[in-house]
Amino acid sequence: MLFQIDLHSTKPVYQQLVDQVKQAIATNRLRAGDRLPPIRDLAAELCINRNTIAKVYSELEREGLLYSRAGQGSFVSDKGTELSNRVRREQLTERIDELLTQARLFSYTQEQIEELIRKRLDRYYRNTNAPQESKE
Amino acid sequence: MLFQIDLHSTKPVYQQLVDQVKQAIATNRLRAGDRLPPIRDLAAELCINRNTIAKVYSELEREGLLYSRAGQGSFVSDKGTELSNRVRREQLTERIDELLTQARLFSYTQEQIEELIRKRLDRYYRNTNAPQESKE
DNA sequence: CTTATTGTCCTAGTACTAATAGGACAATAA
DNA sequence: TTATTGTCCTATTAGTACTAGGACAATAAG
Repeated sequence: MLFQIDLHSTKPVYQQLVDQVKQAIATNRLRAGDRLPPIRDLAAELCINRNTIAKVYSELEREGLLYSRAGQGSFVSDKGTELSNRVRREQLTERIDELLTQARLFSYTQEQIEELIRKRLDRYYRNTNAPQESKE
Repeated sequence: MLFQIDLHSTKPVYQQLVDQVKQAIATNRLRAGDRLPPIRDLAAELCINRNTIAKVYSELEREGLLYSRAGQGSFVSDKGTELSNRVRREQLTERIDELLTQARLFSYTQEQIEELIRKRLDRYYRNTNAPQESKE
């Protein structure tokens, strides 16, 4: 299946899985109506407790990305994929503005912050899809 | 004093304070040789346990931003302000990297995130330069 | 209807971290 | 000496992450 966890990470297992499902939806590997693995199956596959998977699905349901039905399973909601473009852009815009605010607080000139951003961009996209495991 | 905490935050109290001291150093509100409040005094002022403050100072000492002497107090190290440029840059770099990670999670291409950043930069600095229509 | 599947709810327990609480101590300053 | 200060120590509380498994209702398949 698509999911894997790192038991040594400081990030909680359920959070790792929530992020992975979100990423799968963001990259269209999971689409509206797609069914996710049954809680017990995925738990067995990842060798973790079924309650941890239940927490993952219920968190995603709380955020509106999934819906779950007893006896049927858990599915990617229409909402999840429809709303995503606008929400994504808003979230990124907010992050950028916070960054620029802090740069100004630090008396960075426009040229300085542009230079730093350019540097990180170059570094980030040097190897296209390599997993950047920077810090933990 | 300069510090305040939010007991309802998910971020631990000691982490909030570590961040605030770093911010104060980065913005030169705290400079080399400046003395920080005694552990017991600051704890009383913030109504938290003195061990929590001790943890804050020892963490900052571990990072080289402070030095502590029994009977004297805790002080911003020379290194601390020498490093302030570096600290600022590190904080900005961290923000940029988080931004790029999220953009990638959202399946933004390098060109898309560059475009969004450029837009916010122009808006933020009311750019009077003639924008190069390189890749839009 | 019967049976298996599935998500949900529930209690109980373990492990870890954040934080509290306060005693004891050594270095320092007055 | 006496008070201040950071440090070290143990004990305790509270919350979160996770495990473990029982019980249940909705659903689907026979």
